[in-house]
Amino acid sequence: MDYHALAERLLPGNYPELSSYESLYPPRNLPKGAEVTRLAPSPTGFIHLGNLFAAIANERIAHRSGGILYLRIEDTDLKRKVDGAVEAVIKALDYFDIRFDEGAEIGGDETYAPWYQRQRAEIYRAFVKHLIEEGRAYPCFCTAEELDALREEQTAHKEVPGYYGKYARCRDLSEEEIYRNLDAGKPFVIRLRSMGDPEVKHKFHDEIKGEITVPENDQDVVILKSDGIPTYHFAHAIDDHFMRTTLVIRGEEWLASLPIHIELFAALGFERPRYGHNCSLMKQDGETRRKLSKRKDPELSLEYYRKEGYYPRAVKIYMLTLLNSNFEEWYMKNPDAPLEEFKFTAAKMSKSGTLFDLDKLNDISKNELSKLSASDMAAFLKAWAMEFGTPAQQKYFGDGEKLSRVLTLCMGIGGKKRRKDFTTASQAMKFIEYFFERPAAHEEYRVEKDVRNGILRAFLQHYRDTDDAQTWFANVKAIAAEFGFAAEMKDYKAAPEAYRGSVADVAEVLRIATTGKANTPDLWSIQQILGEEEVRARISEEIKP
RNA sequence: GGCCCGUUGGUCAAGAGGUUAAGACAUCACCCUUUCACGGUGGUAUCGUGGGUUCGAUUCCCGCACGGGUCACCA
Repeated sequence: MDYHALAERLLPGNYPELSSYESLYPPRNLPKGAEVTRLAPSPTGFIHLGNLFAAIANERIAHRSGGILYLRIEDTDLKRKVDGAVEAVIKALDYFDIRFDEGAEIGGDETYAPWYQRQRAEIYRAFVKHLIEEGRAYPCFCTAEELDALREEQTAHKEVPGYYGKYARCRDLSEEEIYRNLDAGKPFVIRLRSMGDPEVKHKFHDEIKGEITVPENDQDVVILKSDGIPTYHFAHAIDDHFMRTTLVIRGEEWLASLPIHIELFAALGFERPRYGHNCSLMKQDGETRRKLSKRKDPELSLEYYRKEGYYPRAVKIYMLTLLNSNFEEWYMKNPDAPLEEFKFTAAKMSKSGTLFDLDKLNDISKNELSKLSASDMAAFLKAWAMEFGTPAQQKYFGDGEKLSRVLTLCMGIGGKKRRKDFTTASQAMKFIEYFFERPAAHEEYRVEKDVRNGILRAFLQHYRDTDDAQTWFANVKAIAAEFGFAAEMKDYKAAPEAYRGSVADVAEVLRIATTGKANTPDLWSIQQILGEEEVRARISEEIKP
C-alpha cells in the first residue's frame, strides 16, 4: 500500500519538516538537575483538593530544583470547556501560593507556546501524518454503535474489551476499501497500529512507586479524533516532548494508560519524561473509601475552603504533611522557616491512598491562625468578610482600634499562652460577634431566674468600669457568697452539698448576660472593651420579671 | 472479568531481619482553671492472612484475602 498517498489523502497539505519542530522548541537551557513539571487541567473550571495536592507536588519539585512549572490547558474535548475556567484555576492556585513560570494566560517565555492544545493542531497533525506514512497509524471507519457492539460482545465472551488484534477491523482494510470509504465521505479517526503484546511485561521505574511492572500495549488507540483533534494520549506525547517536560507527576489513575504512552513515545522516536504516579486523596464513604469525586464531594472543592475561611497556609501545610511523610517532623523542628526550605522529594510521596482528615486540617488551621499577629489576623478576616461575610460582619472592620483590642484579647496576645479558639474566618466572626452587636440569643442559664436576677442586680450595684481585674473578681466572689454560692472553688469541691453552687455558676450568669455565650475569654477584659454603658445595658436587659 | 497499584493503631504515618514498633491528629482520664480556649501528665489502640527463607520475621520471597484504579473519538 502506498502510505504516502494515503497520508496525503487523509491529511492533505504541506506540513513542516518534523525536524524543524525540534529546533522550534529546543531543549531548555536550565541548570543540571532542574525539573520541568506542569499542570495540565482540562478547562472545566472545577478545581478540588486533589488538584491542589498534585499542584503542590509539581510546584515544589520544579522550584526546588531551579526548574520550571508551566500551565497547559487540555482543551481537546470541547464538551468540557467552561468560560473563565483558566482564570479560575490560576486564581484558585494563587491563593495557595502556586505560581506558574509560564503557560496559558500567564505568558512568560513564549518559546514553548501556545499552551492551549486546540492551538497546536498543526503539530499534532504533522506527526500523525508521519505515522501514517510509516504505516504506524491507520484510518478507522467504525461507528460508535459498532464499537459499542464490539465491546458488548467482548464482555459477554469474557474477552478483554477494546480495539486490538483480531478485533481491530479497520487495521487491515485493503487500499481499495479505505478509498471506497473515503470516497463515500465516511468520517474516520486515526488509530495507532500497535505492535505490543500485553503478555510481555517490562520493569519500569516510577519516581513515586519505585519499580513497577508494565505490560506492553496492544490497543490500537485513537490518536486523532474525527474532528481532527488529537486524544489526550497523543497530545501528551507531543506536548510533553516539545515543552521539554522532564518529570510528569500525575494521578494514579493514569497508571493504566502508561503502556499506551510508552508505545507512543517510542513510535514517535521521543525520549520519555520520567513519571511519578501519586496516590489519590480518598474519602470515607460509609464502609469503604473511594477517590474524591467532583460530582459527589462538592465540599472538597477549593472554593469550599475559601468560603469557610480556611487559612490558605494551613491547607497548604496539611497537603504537605500528606504529600511528604517527613514534612511534619521538619515543620515541628523549623516552625519559623519558610516552607520553601523543606526538601520536597517525589520519592517521599506516599504510595497508598490517603484519607482526607478534616480533624487534622482543623488542628493545623487552629495552630496557624494562633501564630498570626493581630494586624495579620485582622487583614485575613477582613479580606474574608468583604467577600463572604454579612454586612454586620463587614462593619466590625470599621472600628480598627476596637477590632485590634478584640483580636488581641481573643488571641491571647501579650499573655503567656496564645488562645486557639477558631479554625476558620467564619468561626472567628461568630466568636467575636458579641463585641459588635447585642447577643441575638442567650444560651440557657443553669441558675434559676430569681437567683439570677438577684445576681445581676447585685452586680450592677457594685460594678465600676475602673475596677481592675482583681477587684472585679473579688466583687463577683462577694456576690457569690451573698447568694449562697461558694466563693472559692476549693471550698465547693470539698463540700458541694453545702452550697447552691460555686463562683463559676455566678460568673456564668454574668457571662451569658454580657455575651450571650457560656464560654468566652476573660469576662473582665470583655467588659473593659465593651465599656460601662454597654455592659450595664446588656445586664439590665437580662433582668427578667 | 483482565491488567496494574496498594495493605503498620480510628486517621496520617516513621521504622529496621533481633526495637519497650517513633511522632502527629482524634479519643479517654487526670492536673491547671470563674467558663471556654490553651498548656501539662498519663492511658487505650497498629504490623491483613497462609506458607516458605532464617537461629529469628512486621521487615525478604510466593500464594490468598481485602481495598483502590483502569479498561471512550473524557482527560
